[in-house]
Amino acid sequence: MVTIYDIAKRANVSAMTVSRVINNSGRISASTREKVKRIMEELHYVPNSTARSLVKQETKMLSLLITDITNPFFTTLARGAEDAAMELGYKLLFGNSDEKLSKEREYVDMMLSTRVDGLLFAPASDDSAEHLTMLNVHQVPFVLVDRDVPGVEADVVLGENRSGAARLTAYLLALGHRRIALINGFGTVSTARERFAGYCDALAEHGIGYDKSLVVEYGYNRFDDPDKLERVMRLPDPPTAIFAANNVLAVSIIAFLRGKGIGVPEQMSVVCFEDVGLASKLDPFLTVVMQPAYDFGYKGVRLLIDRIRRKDELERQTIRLPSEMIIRKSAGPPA
Amino acid sequence: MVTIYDIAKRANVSAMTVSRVINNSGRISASTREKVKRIMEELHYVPNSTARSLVKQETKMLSLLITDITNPFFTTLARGAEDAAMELGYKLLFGNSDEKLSKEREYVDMMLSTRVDGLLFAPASDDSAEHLTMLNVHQVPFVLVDRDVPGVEADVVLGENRSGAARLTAYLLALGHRRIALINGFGTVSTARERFAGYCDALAEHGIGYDKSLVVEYGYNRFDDPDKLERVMRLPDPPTAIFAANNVLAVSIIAFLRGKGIGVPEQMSVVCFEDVGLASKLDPFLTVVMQPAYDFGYKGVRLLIDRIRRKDELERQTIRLPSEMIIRKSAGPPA
DNA sequence: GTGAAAGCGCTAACAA
DNA sequence: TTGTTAGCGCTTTCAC
Repeated sequence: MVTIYDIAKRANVSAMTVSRVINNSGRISASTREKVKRIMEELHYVPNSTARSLVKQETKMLSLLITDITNPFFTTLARGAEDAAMELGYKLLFGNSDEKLSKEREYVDMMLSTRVDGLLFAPASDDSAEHLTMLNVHQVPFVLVDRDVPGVEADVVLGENRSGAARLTAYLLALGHRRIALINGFGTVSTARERFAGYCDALAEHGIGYDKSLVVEYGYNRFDDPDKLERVMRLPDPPTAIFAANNVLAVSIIAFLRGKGIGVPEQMSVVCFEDVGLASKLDPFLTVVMQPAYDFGYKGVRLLIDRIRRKDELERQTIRLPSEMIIRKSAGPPA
Repeated sequence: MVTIYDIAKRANVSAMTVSRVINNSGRISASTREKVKRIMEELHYVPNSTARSLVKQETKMLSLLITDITNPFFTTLARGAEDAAMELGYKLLFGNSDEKLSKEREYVDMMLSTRVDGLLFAPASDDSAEHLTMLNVHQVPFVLVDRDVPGVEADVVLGENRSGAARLTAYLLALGHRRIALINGFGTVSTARERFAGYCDALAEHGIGYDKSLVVEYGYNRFDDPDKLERVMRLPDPPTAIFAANNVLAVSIIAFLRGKGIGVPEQMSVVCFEDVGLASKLDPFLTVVMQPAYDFGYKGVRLLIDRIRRKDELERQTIRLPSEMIIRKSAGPPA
């Protein structure tokens, strides 16, 4: 590997002079600058950021920790994060927790050791608090994205979960549904709680009591036990509509219904929170509340970098990103 | 930040002893090991990989460069790459070139400077050769994935593009189609060339000459000029079927056809190379050739790490991953 | 089983 | 405008 010293020797100057040329800092005579630059090119010199990081105590790396890299929401979020990071001269180290605390923990340790300058963090659940505490102990700035964690003081970028869920539910109610199942994420995830609250809001608005037997919980990334849903469907007074708390669950549920020969929306209406990427372009079928996924990432990283630069002088921020309801064809009047 | 020296001082040992405990190397008495470990925990010590990288001349970081992070194929590939990397103790630095050479170049420079130990690289086009040469100059190992680059000697993990495209085309021919449009990627991308060759193979097999006017090219990630397709549709002897060279194009094409009121498959049959992620689960509609995306990433990273470890002693490898044809509903007999 | 010294490639701080 | 010195946090090498 070519080092600063190789350049320095060839150019007959000190290492500092070369360093100054590389960083455009300090006053350098045009002639030495030219000479050094020429030699740098000749030797294909590439600065060693490892060494620079060590002395500058910053890596210009950020970490993006998401819970499901195959979910189009997070993928688009990542795209936004990438753009913001690149614009501001940062690299992005990815991590994908699969909604698992243990994998999340591994990633946090990794990032700590890598000395990333900050993290954009979509926590797996409230129990992520433990990992976030670790970050605080080490004074590594982070911004929570998509999900909040009670008891953790931090900048957050969130969606309008409660009102969005209420709109979706109200829409089903307006169509005439009275028995609406909620297939939710786990109650230990803030978005699931908020979506549940919105669901209840809308029901209450219509004077309908909340029926516990209509609500079941799954991991956001896998519909692993169809029996839970099956039991809801076999209730004496079964649902005529399903509100899926996220896109992955919605898709699995529809596949499941299809497998049982249940037509959507003819025999069962389905709506969901978050759009489904390519699928909605291929076939605009699912009625959804769509979130500005790109902005989650873009604004999250901007906020993170702001935090890194201004440390404590910056007041704690909460950004709420608006969502949009898109009415398509997966919900109709009750059968 | 807590350093090895802080631990050493508190434990009344040398920095080397601490280092040895951390790395489980050398002989250490049980008692010192215990003492050092205890203090490490107390102080929440986390090794500084930046410093370690500097001396060891390795970062335990790999880079994954893909061309479209919102494409489910690459997303699933990334998932595989992540698993393989994590299993073998490496971190993954992501880059997304958007099929753009300039962005790719920026990433290559970044990765060079970051001193990643190797790259899994999905090149934007044949012109990526220039960037790959850069990697060779700096002796950074890389593995090409999904796409080959002529003139570049490297390990590669590729799909069965030619035979897969031939199968898809043969399927349309068997349905009775004789005028089949190919909406391809740019000819500067190896997969586009191979898929084109497969398309021609199948036509030739049926004694049908290749008609240049039925073939148009787009970037794999965007259907940016519908007029090009429109012109094909308005041919005196128009196509009755469309073969889309990738998933993103297929989805856009179908949306476009729908916009024109053209029913698929009633008025126009459509097939495509690569599956469409969630979309195919939501609605098993598109007839496709599906590639084992996860394996592309998983095997690519394994191969890369093999290459890193064994450098020149390892012979150059080419892995061809099988694809599978999935017949669904988007293609039928000619209208 | 443990330690001292040197150095990885770079830059901050101070000199000249 | 340029150079010298020291040190970032760790591991390699050699010594005991």
